[in-house]
Amino acid sequence: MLLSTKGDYGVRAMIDLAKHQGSGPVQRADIARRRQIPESYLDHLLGQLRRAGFIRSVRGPGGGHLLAKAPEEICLLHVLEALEGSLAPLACLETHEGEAICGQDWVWQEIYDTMRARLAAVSLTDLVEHERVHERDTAINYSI
Amino acid sequence: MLLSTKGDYGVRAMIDLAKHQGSGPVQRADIARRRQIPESYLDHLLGQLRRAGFIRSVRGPGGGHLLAKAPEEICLLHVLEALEGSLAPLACLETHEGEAICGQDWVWQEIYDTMRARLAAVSLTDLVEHERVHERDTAINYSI
DNA sequence: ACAATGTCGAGTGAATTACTCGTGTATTGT
DNA sequence: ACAATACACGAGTAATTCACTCGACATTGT
Repeated sequence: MLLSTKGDYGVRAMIDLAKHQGSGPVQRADIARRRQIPESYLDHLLGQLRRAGFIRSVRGPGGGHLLAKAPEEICLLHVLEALEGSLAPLACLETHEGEAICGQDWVWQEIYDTMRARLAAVSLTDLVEHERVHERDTAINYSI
Repeated sequence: MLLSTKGDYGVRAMIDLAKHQGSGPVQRADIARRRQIPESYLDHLLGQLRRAGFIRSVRGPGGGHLLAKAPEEICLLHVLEALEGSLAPLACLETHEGEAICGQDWVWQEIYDTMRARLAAVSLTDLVEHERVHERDTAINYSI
């Protein structure tokens, strides 16, 4: 598995923040409940996201977390790399050790480049919009 | 990391077998030495590859391992999936659990499809040919 | 003051990874 | 028959990573 729960949960949290943008700080407990993330684990992920500059946090009553930039300026690639470290599918693409003997590195380098380009082209806005469409579709299906 | 050493070593071994095709069985110790794989570990990988139908093995003196099919009929996708199990980059693409709440599954499904198509288009013949070209280039550089 | 909230680091149980080792089995040459 | 050569297979294991939990502390609104 390329992505661990960090990348999954972290992006869920970012989508939640993007969706509630403009309504003041969003609390950790609310994100955790809505997105089904263990709250004490989410704590760490929010820390990583803040240190990476994607969110800012407000302490005290009425505090919570906010996007630090516009959602259309935050792409999936950067969020995932902040959470997961490198997304390289094969060790020798990162370390450049054993490249000479690997034999399949050139294929994976190509796939890796394509993947990163695609992830860079998806913004938080796209993710929120996609979720909205999906919710609408599901609602229609239930109402038949 | 999407690929573990299993996928790396296993493909190295398959390339070695493809390169020595037609010269009789290739021994485990020779593959291990040439491709820098711990021999006792390679043992397990050859077992997996044989049970998956990619190679056949001959016991006794002069024994070893052989490709069970023509190298152009063996693609990287099938070899890797035999060694690694699923190559799904995200858990919910495999289990279809938590898909509704994941939010980024659609992007990864697209990337996954693209990736599998590319891996399916690369045969052992391609890998061997690529290695031959790389060796030639390196040799030229050294001879300057 | 005090309650609500975020911040941070230590710790932990379970799973996975990347192996090794020992024993067993098949085949060949003599 | 027998010794040598190879593959076959399962048990075991040390190290690492994963997915968290917990407790102590900092900050802020009322």
